[in-house]
Amino acid sequence: MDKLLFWPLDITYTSSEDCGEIKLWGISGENKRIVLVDRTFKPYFYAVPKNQSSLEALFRELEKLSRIDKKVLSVEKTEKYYFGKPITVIKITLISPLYLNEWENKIRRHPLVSEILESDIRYSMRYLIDKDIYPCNWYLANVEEFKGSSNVSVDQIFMLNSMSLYNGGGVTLPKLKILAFDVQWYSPKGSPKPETSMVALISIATNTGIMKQFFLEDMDEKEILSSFSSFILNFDPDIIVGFNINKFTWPLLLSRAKILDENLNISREYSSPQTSLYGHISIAGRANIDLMDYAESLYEIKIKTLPRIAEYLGIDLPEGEKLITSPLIYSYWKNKEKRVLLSKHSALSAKIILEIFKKALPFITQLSNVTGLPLDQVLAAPVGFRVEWFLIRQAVKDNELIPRRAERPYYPYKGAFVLKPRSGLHENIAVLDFSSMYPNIMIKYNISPDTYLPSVEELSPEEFWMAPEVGHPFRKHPPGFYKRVLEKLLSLRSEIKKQLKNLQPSSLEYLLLDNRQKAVKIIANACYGYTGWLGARWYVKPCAEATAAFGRKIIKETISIAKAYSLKIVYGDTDSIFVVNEPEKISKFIETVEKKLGLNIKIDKIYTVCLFTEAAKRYAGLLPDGRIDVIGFEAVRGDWCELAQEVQLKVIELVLKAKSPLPAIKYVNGIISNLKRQKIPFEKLIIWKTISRPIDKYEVVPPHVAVAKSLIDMGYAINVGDKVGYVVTKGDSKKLSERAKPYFMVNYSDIDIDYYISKQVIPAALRILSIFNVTERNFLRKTSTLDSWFIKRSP
DNA sequence: GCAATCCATGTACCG
DNA sequence: ACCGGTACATGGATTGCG
Repeated sequence: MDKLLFWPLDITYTSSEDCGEIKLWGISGENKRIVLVDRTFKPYFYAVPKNQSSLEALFRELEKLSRIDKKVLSVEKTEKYYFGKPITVIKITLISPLYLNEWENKIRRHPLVSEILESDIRYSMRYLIDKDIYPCNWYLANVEEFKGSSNVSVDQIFMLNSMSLYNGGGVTLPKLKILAFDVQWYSPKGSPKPETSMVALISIATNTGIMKQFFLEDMDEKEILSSFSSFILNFDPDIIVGFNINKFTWPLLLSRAKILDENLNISREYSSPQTSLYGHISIAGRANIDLMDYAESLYEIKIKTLPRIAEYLGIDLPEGEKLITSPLIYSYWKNKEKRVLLSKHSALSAKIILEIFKKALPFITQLSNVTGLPLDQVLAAPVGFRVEWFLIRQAVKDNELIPRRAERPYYPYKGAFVLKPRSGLHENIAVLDFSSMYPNIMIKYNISPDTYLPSVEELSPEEFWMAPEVGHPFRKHPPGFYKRVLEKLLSLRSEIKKQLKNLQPSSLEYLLLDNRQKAVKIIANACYGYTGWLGARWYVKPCAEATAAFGRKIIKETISIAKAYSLKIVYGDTDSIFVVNEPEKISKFIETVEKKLGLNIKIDKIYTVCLFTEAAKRYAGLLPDGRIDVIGFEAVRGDWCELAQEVQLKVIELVLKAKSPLPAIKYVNGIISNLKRQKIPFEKLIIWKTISRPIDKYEVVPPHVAVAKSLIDMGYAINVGDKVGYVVTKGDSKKLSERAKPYFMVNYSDIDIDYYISKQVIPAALRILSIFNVTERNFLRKTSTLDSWFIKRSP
């Protein structure tokens, strides 16, 4: 038997009649690509008896039933907890995953069975969980060399006996082989479609410095695909990364390959990419990662394009090189000159994808490791599922049964408390907030599905906490499931933060741990939302309702305490309070709050100047270091044109610094005059809005939907979640919807400048300046006939 | 009869 | 496919005035 270091990258399984076969794909301590095979793991599920008195009868029946069926390995009684209550259930273990469905169906409707549990945990995840294996960690594996042949593309195959966490190397990553790729299509009309479009070009960039292009000019389409496949098999990447590949490139490429009778057998088992969980595409033995899923987490980037993401992450494009963002790119192949642009664009895209991925890798590996979700799934999985997999791991460690997902009706409940702001300019404002308010409320009041008491008749008031307003009681002892999970998450985070203090900020270990800390924070902060999510396995509405109710009580009491110290309160939202900065009062206030409420509150930041309008959730502030925070206003909303955002940002800056509206008014008038003279770049006039549902599900036709419809008519695919960019043109119609046009089909001369003056620039500026009683009359009026006469004659 | 106001719809933000 | 609270644009329906 050998021992070796192993870093799990991917897990797959196959089933045969007598066993399931797990393949753990990964990298060895000697940087070899290896696969560890385990055929000894048996799938199982639990049958919950209707009541504990029917347990024996059910057990005998199932045992009898199983004795005549070789597919069942064992039927046994086992002690578990279900929502915190001890329960004896029957564990049915099968010899292969092939028979799970059959056996579940066989006994699901048995009169003595109340429900079947954990048959909905996939065999591969079951394996990782039961063996306590987390992806992206080093393990010490006890293995035996596999003797025999197997059609897999790895350096070595082993049979796995056991493995345990290896703590010797600190937090490190293996040397991964990464392949970034970009595909360009030729589509004469609209978006590419598998039947009528062609693969014009595939570009590849690897982290070993290889650049490669397969171009329709040099070979036919079939050859492009086969060259691409061969390249992948030869280079043998651990990670394949692209941009928008899960929903676009891979499905299109696979359909096109089928039409051309070509295969894309690029996995480490020589199989084709497969649609898998959470809409991601899986490639056996490798991690296929879509940077679009990563970009979802970068909420500051409103329009998720490669150049914007690159810019945000501080990745410089080579001098003079640019990425094309126009949808007309699909027709470029037809034009000889544009072909050159297309080729350059594609090569650059592949390089940029690789660079973005290198920056994202520490976070992705840590999120994968913290949640336990495989590297290729973790970004594709919605936040609720990431939280849930963390919970599932904890449940299994605690011997808790995993509930099933259920269909439930939606009833809203009351959420957080928001204080009306004092409008106007304020100087020297301290922003105080509770650290991790909701997680700490859940910990303090032991709010959890298993501590919730539907009835408290037999208990004395000392034995439970009672949520205010909503009246939901929760047992004080023992610690509930959420409390255990959240304490673990919070202590994990503070431990990591402690470690970070002793590390060089420039070191790789610091980078990894810092990203680990961020991953833990994301999970902890999503736990409250998870409790109120209808899709949650551990959904118990009173938990969410009670947590929000405690939150309201706490922030209201905090406001009272602030008043008692005669602090001037400017604003507050959920877990924060904005007060005039009087340090002595504030330190006493903090002391009292922490003593009375038992939660930590701290000064988060100081604004030397800040401004509020009448509206909640919108403010701007100047920080001592000169940076400016803008919260909620149009300037940070992706559905206003860039010009309006830019104007508002500048207005905010001028107002905060001059504490007067005058320079801002002058500035805005300058912009309006530039706009009239057509001096504003066209791109700054595009308005982007998201298509949030299938087009035929809209009850009215807002501008962006009208534009989406016309794009669809032109052959463009518009999917839910896509952003549509339009500009407003002059026209006879009063309706905006009829004057909004796809941005790439409009000439500057057709732009309705008045719309941009009166519906974009002026409202964005006035939102801020109205606190000084500035009105529309303080700005230049709209264009007159004279203006347009002038424009026609100016060069 | 017409302007002012109300209201439903839709999007994107805050914490 | 984490929650509720909130602001605001748009455009058609309703109201209020006389």
